[in-house]
Amino acid sequence: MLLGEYYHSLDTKGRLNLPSKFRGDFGETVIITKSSGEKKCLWVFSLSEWEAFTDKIKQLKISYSSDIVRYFLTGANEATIDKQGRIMIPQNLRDFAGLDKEVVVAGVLTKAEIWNKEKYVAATSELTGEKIEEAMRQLEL
Amino acid sequence: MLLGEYYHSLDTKGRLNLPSKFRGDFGETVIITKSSGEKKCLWVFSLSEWEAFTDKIKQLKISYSSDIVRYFLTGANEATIDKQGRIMIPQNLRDFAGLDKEVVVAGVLTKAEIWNKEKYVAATSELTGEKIEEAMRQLEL
DNA sequence: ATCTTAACCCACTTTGTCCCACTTTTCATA
DNA sequence: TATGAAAAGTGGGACAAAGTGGGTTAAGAT
Repeated sequence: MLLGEYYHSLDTKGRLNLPSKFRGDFGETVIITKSSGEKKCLWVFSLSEWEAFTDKIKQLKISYSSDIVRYFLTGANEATIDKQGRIMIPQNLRDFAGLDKEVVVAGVLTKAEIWNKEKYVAATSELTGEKIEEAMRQLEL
Repeated sequence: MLLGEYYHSLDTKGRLNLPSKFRGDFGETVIITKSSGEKKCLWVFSLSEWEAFTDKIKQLKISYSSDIVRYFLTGANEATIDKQGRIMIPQNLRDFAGLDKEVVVAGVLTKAEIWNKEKYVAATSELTGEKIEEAMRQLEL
């Protein structure tokens, strides 16, 4: 179970240290891919979660499903974790997510997300306390 | 069942002693998360209560529900209780709740709340006797 | 052949974990 | 009610791990 947000830094070689708490969930290899949606970030899957993800995508019953499959597969990249616990993030993916030095690694249960720090802060601050409370009321919590 | 308010202190390493009366309800590990709402504090769940909480969140039927899910998941952090009964509160969560040395740990049935002491005192003193009585009348108690 | 890029290795700083110790409070028993 | 023992709350040192930076070599491209 991937949880929490971690403020890490990309070094000049494009390497990123994954949070130590994620090491158990990821094995030696992970899959990095482009996120869907407006807010562009990177998704990081363990091999088993990646399989579960691609299985789901393949079951899509819409006409442009092959485009969707292509989007995620061509954007995907296998990365091995080095002795320091880091992965290399290819240039094209760094460009996609607009990553520079300061990044946030966020755990979202089955996958991790890698964000440009400014983007992350902006995205999270959009979610006002009011909206959260509205959701909580709906849940009767 | 978590009850009562306890005035404890965060040490220089960011450790907090949980009230001994809560030890039974929490096991060896707890989940700390950001609260919802304007008054920012931290929530502490036992693992079983956390699962019940995430199950409910996933049932949300609002457009920005995935943002809400992400808010609570990325705001969450697993913490193990050390031999002295303390947990480490990560820097980002301490910042969120504005915690410094003096904190209040409050029991709220299924979860505990961790407050900056000044904030806690201010929040509780806002709640006048009149407001409480109005609520009681509504409940027909 | 040369230049760029990725993999590997080593080193440093900061942070977290573990352990022990001290003080205060609580509680049972004399 | 006095008193000793146990538990609760707090502090800090030592060590291990996490996070970061950089140099060197091997592989691939131009």
